Amino acid sequence: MNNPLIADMLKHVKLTPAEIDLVTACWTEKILGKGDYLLRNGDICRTDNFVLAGALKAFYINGDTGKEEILYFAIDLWWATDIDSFRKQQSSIYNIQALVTTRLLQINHISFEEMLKQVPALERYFRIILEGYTASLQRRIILNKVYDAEQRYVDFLARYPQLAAQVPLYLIASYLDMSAEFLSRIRKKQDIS
Amino acid sequence: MNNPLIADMLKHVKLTPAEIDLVTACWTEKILGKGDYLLRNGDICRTDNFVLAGALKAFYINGDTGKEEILYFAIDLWWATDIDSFRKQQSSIYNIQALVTTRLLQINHISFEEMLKQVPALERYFRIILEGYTASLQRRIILNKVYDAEQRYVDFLARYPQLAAQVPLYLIASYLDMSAEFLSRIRKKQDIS
DNA sequence: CGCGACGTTGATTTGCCTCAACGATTGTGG
DNA sequence: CCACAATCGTTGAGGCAAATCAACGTCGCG
Repeated sequence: MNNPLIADMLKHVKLTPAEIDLVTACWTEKILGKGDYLLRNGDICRTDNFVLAGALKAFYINGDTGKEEILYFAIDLWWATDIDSFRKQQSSIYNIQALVTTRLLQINHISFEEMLKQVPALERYFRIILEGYTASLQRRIILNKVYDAEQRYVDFLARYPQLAAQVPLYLIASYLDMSAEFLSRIRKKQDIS
Repeated sequence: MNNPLIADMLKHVKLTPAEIDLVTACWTEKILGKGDYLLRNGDICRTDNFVLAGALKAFYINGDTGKEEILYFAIDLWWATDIDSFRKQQSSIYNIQALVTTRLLQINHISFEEMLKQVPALERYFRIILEGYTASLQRRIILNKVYDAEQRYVDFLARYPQLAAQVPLYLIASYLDMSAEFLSRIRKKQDIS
């Protein structure tokens, strides 16, 4: 077993060898070059995507300023899908783009539904994944209320050191709801102490 | 069939009459008076809660200022549970309190797991519910980046008119990440135009 | 080498907060 | 049934965290 997605599923649900084969066959590998788009706003998110290796950014384009607002990053062993667009097969308001060369596993919407029908245990798997993600989104909303810019940055460094290491600062700033300039000043201040 | 929870489940999954009976039996009704707590921070969220009628607020207490920061509201036919505390049966950082007299359906954690084992279709139901909630949390994060305070309030009024009608303004202000005073000024300004 | 992507720095501005005080309602106990 | 206290919303004055704008280094890469 060298499929990281199956490994992740097995952390949360039991699958028979036959089910593992069936699930494995549903997914296909794809490689994105740096700068390639996985999803553009206005398009339908046609696949559910699991990152094997690399880094992606999901962002919203601010209609007034034209600037990117980072919704999330996705690196190894995490998901990068516009859930709402994928589930309804409606056009998306987000963009997903590769920050570096990135390997993915993909499944299209029809296969996804069929896979869930064949292997109902995966309903449980995705429920559990979503529970964890929901909790992290709620925490992010609260931290944005309670913490100031510096505290958010410190918390980010502690919580996501791998992300901090491979994502440019101006994108981290956007994720953390502050300007790149202000993040720079925070970092300068911390140098001294 | 006069159980709103079962009705909601049937919108998303099929259940046999036997399953409906089984599920129905798992939940018990509870009534909270105005001001009663469903959950206090530090306690474990022992039940999953579905609101039949009434209104609740979920909030975080800011350690520095001592003020409540609204995480969400829950009114008729919506959920009010600290997902993270419930799933791990660990202590919660949030509080949930009744704004008015509120009727709930509740299920404890052991029964919840047992119910899912007996009726696997509910794994799908909760997955679908969480997908929708995840999408709304992501949208909330993006709107907080892109919209200014007035735009957030206008959007809130359009999106949740029922909430706007029954929740005091100072709590709406907290939910929308602005001070009660500033929301008051926004409303005054809108009177004129 | 030259260009684009990224980070930094300074000067200035601003959206929103904080604090404090004051109506307007509501409900509640004497 | 009224007095009085909460609770909620509003208003004014002053202040600050962070944004914006502009300019300038610096590094990696075609």
